[in-house]
Amino acid sequence: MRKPCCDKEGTNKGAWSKQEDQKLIDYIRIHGEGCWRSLPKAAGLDRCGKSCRLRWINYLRPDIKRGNFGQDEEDLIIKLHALLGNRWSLIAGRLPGRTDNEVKNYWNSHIRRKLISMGIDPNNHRLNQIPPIPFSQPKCVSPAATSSHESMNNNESSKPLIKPFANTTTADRVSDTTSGFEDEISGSLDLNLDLTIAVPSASSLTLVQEKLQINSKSIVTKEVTISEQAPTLVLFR
DNA sequence: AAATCGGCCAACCGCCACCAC
DNA sequence: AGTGGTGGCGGTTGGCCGATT
Repeated sequence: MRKPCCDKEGTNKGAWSKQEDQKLIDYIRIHGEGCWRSLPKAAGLDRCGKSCRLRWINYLRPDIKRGNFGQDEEDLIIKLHALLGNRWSLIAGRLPGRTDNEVKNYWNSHIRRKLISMGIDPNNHRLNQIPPIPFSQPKCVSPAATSSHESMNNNESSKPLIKPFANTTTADRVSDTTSGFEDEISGSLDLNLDLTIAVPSASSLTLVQEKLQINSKSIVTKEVTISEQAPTLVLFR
């Protein structure tokens, strides 16, 4: 049987009080982010270490940028999600001052719905094939159908525009079928992503080219070729 | 004015990777 | 090589609040 991450007996749960916040801030200000497990006791908090870490990272850290996401941030999230899937921490890492939790929430509450209303399956960033409901979204050349987000299962012929890592279960989180490519992403500290999608020309092929500059050293180029009459989608500038 | 609904978001839960021993 | 502890991550939940009926 799995041991709980910490002794939950006698620890507070739920919303943090101002006093608790202040204790955590004061402690980290003095001692820095050390061992989360021992931090609560040392800081005089009746909280699980994980809870402290989460509170600090998602809310109390001084460099957190709060408030609405800008259009550029939204665009970037969409780009990165197409490339990385639900790797919220990686995506958040490219958005200064944003946390993975914030990005995840924003995706689920805003972007996801927006893409769906544009007829784009948020799981694989493909257009659905039902006629569009007009939506004023300048990033999309050809707005398309509205369909439920379950559409990821509804069309076998619909190959992903970009092989996403989204829609993965916890179990296959580690075993995505994208060779070592993804590992290079995760392992990189200074990852410079430059994603371009070439709009199909006369041919019915869509070329997706991803360039990854890792630590300013190696460049990995990955090309994905998608065929057939997949509707043209330009999500990215 | 009250009840209901739906969206947002902070926080929790469980799993996994990594590291030290 | 195996094991246990810890941190980190993504999915999910639940409470709050504004909008709608």
